[in-house]
Amino acid sequence: MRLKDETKNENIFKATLQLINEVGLSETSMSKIAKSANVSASTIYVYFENKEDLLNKLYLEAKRKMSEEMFTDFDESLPIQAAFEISLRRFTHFILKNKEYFLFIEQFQNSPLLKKITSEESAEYFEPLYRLFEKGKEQNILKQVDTSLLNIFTSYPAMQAAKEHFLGKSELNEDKLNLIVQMTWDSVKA
Amino acid sequence: MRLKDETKNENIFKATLQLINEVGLSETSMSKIAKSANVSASTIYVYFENKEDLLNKLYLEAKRKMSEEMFTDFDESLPIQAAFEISLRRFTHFILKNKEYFLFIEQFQNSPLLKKITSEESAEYFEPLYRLFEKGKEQNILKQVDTSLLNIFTSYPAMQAAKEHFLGKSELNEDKLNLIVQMTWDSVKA
Amino acid sequence: MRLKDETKNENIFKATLQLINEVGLSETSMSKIAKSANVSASTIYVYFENKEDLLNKLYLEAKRKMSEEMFTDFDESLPIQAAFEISLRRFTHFILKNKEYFLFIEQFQNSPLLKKITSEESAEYFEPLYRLFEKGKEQNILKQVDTSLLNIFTSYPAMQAAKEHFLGKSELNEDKLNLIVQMTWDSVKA
Amino acid sequence: MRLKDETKNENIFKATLQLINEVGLSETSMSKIAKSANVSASTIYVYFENKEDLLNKLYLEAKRKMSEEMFTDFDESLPIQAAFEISLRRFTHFILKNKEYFLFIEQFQNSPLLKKITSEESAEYFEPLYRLFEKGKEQNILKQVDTSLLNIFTSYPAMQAAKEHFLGKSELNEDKLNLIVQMTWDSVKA
DNA sequence: TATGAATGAGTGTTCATTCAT
DNA sequence: GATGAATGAACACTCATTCAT
Repeated sequence: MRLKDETKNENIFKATLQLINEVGLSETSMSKIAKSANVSASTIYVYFENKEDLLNKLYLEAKRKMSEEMFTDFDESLPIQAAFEISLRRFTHFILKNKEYFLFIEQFQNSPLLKKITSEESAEYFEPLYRLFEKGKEQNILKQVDTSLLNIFTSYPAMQAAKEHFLGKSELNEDKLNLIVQMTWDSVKA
Repeated sequence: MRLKDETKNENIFKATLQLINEVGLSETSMSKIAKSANVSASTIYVYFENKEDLLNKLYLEAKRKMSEEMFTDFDESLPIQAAFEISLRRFTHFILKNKEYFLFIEQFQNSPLLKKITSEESAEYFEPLYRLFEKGKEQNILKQVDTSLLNIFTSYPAMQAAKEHFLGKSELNEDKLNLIVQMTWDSVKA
Repeated sequence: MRLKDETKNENIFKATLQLINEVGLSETSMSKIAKSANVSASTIYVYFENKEDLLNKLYLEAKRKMSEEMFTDFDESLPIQAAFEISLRRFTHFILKNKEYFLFIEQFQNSPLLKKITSEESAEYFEPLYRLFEKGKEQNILKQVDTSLLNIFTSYPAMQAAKEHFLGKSELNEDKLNLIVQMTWDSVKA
Repeated sequence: MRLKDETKNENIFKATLQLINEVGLSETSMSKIAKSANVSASTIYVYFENKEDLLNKLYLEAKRKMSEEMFTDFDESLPIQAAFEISLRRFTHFILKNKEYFLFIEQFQNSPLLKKITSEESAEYFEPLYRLFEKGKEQNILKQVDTSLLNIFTSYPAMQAAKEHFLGKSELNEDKLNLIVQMTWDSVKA
């Protein structure tokens, strides 16, 4: 038998990411992916069950990568505010350095393609952040509100700022990131 | 020649909104819109140049409606914080009462269909809010940061909370809205 | 609007019949039908919901045509044997004169495409024959067996002889038809 | 070289039969057969030239099996009517006990896949029956008609009754078989 | 104005088969 | 002998849009 080309899987992922960034998720067809990855369309079906499977696996890979970047060597014993700031900065840096992954995650999460199984599987990647929120509330350092609300205020403004950065509307440099970190902290601190 | 039928235009809009909410933007085809609006597909082309034109016009209409709801009888002479709170509450209430408009706007903004021309045209609808931000900064009541940043912190957490509300994840009731208003204010106030 | 081309529907039917006879039902694709009917494949979907709908309608049309040929001016007051013979002769003549319809019906009935709704709808076309069987049993002229069994012995030998005729194995001329009528009558008569 | 694995060949046959019965001939693909037989799709090509070859060989095997069941210990010296009845009963019992073989033969014979070479090769399996017909005509016990006609009236009604039995339309029990034997005999006897 | 008819280009997916090991 | 990898061709069907009336 022929040896499995380990890079082919990766090439398909890369082609998919690139296309989704260029033309959008809904315009990204299997045949376009195939052409861009220099394989036959039917070859994709050797590596993935179908389009949904391909996107789900790419989504989990993106989430895994992001979580890895955010929480590798993450010191959970740090004071709440310091840990919070580090997380938010790492999160934002990941987005800025991984535009393609981020914009894919964004589009995929906002599409009806996201099935619940996937969303539950991917949630666990961010456990450290949720634990941080809980600890912060226990110590009365964070506001006594739903963790989901803390998460919203922590993640979405930075994400939106990054999106506007990518669209060329308004640069997200380190100065601006400092402001975002400050404003975010103000919103969640007790 | 006969006058264009104003109600037909409206029916097409309504059908489009409904479909986008039910099956998603990318699954909303001209023929589905036509069937749902009880007109022939070709009739849509009497009222709109093409699909893009239809969606753009619907987007502007949605933005106009939202701005109208937010700023009708809006007293610009109120103190900054009061004006800010009123705006944010009205904004959130609009979203909650106009699920279809909101989810359409969301999907459309996240799609590559949104052309820049449209996005500039639609910005002016929110002039009163931008003026409020400027005034707040002048009076040193709001943080000295980009207006776009103030806008991000003001709009996106509430929008995200509404989305999770619509998805059934976490109810957005008046108590929660109070928390959001508080957290948002904390993030933007000087 | 453009006028509906009444012949187009008929052309699609004809192309379908021809293809099914030439290459078989399972090899008859929508694109082959389209090419053979000199229309675009998508045009077929203007006239029929989908492939199943096209085949079902063609099947009903074939059944209707056969029933028309068999029972037009059919004198139900004739003696059983005479009526029986006329029916069987007409049935066989229909098959011989309508090879394409017959071979399509055969293939369709033996395929999993035949849905029950269709089969019930089409059964009523042969009511006169079933009534004849019932009357024959009442008068003790036919054997006291299930009507379905009478139908099997009446229809299938003639059908099989026609199939072998079409395959060039053994000609079905009037002499042979006389023999078939005799043998069939012997099998069902009391 | 290694010997071809006889059980693998058999497994492929079994899987093919099963699939054809479950999903139909036209839905039975090489990859489905492979999966069902627990071999790789390419392994099938070690044992058979291509799909057509596989089906042809399975067809001959089915015919051989049927003939074996019908004519083993068949006493050609019996009186015509007794021999005829025994043959017909064995034939019907074979069908009822070998649903999978029978339905495969049926589907294959009605498909354009059946090539003439195959059909001639398979005819010889039924020589004993043809000899019986010839003898019956010589003794003026059977009608003086084509042997092919005698064969049609002998085989097809029973086959059709079995098909309706398998479809759940009308049970083929011993009582019914007795009726079929009687009716068939009436049709062929002089 | 309104619309049914028509279509080329595209969709995701499966197919039988061959290749390289 | 056995098989995973690979593929061009085909499948049924939908799309946005134009045409003729």
